[in-house]
Amino acid sequence: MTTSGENTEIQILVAAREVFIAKGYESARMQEIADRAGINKALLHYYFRSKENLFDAVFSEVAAHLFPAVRQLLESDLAITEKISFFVKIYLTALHENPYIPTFVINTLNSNPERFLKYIQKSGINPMMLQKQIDGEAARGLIRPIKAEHLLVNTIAMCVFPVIARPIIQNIFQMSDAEYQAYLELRQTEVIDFVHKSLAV
Amino acid sequence: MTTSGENTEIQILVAAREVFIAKGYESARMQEIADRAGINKALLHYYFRSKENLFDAVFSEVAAHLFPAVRQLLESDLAITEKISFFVKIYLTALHENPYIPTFVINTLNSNPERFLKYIQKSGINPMMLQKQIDGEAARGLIRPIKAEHLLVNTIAMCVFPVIARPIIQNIFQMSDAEYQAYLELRQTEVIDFVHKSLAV
DNA sequence: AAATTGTTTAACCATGTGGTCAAAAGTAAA
DNA sequence: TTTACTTTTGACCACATGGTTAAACAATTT
Repeated sequence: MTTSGENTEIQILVAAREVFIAKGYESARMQEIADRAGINKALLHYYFRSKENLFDAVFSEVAAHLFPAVRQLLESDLAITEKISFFVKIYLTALHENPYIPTFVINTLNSNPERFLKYIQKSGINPMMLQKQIDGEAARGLIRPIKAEHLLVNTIAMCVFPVIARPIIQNIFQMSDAEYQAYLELRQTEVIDFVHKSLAV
Repeated sequence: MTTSGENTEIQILVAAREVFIAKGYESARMQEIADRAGINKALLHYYFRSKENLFDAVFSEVAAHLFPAVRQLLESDLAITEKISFFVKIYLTALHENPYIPTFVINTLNSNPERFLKYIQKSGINPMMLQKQIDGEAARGLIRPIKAEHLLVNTIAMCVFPVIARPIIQNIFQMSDAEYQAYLELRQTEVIDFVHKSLAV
């Protein structure tokens, strides 16, 4: 077995991830992926039989990096407020490094929900424990009572939205690129603050 | 001048809006739009010279309905907390009736930012006044100090995100369609509460 | 009624796309 | 070297798509 095989397969996956994330499934072109991988288009079909297949391979990789952090955090034994802090920091940092993923996910989610949901299933994320913890801390008067499905959604929303709506925000608030970067970094403490204050009894 | 002309033009716009919003620009097919409008495909090009043109026409309509509410609200003389309440109610109701618009906007935003931004420019939304009001109320001890670009983004994020991430949320929290509808309605008071609590001094 | 103008259609075209195939090039074992 | 196998390529195909065109149809004007 030659090593060149594994090599080109990786090259293809890297190129495919770039193109799929930047353009979405429909607008991504097999030719462009081949070009970027420095190979012939037919070779794409040799390694991954179809565009659909190639996309799935790419998506698996992305999904594999997406959920573990969330799950690990939810299962840790930190206090709710601390979980929020950690979560926001981890999430915003990850988004800062991969700003195209949310749009990519949303697109996939719309054009083919099953494709995404099967990875959620596999991730084993389960909010029951979180709700229990919230109820416990609320009973002890540490935070106000709240449903997990609101707290979690609110927190993730505030992290993700600025990334997907970047052009709008930059435009309305007249931010330069540098200012927008600063804004994103400020949001870390800002979001944490916002949630903590909202949870106070 | 016959009335049939205006009629078909409207029929085309209606059909085009449905298809574009449901599928996005790339995946939308001129043939499908023609079919849904009950006309020949060539007629699309007779009224709107190209797909690009047709899309712009559709987008103008959507954008025209999107911003006035926001602007009107920001310019009203309600207290911040009341603006928030109104805004969330208006926004969530609008989203409930047009759940496909956010994804549509995000897609457009990604593939062709200028197309969207020019409508924002025209809308004349200006957050300066909002910031002034916030500063004023904060100085009087009515709310805590906060930057408008965080308060506004946070609020919109919490409204929009549940709509675009619906499949994920429904899946993780194991909600039926009916339960999800109930969840969305609950969010109205929930989001308002969340923001108000976070703004308390 | 004839002519003019606006509306609608069926058939067609050019192009780009995902995908295929047979043959070449490279590699390892006999 | 020969053989068998894998990897890579260029040329090609079928098909869908946005767009065009010439002709038919409808309505309005003269």
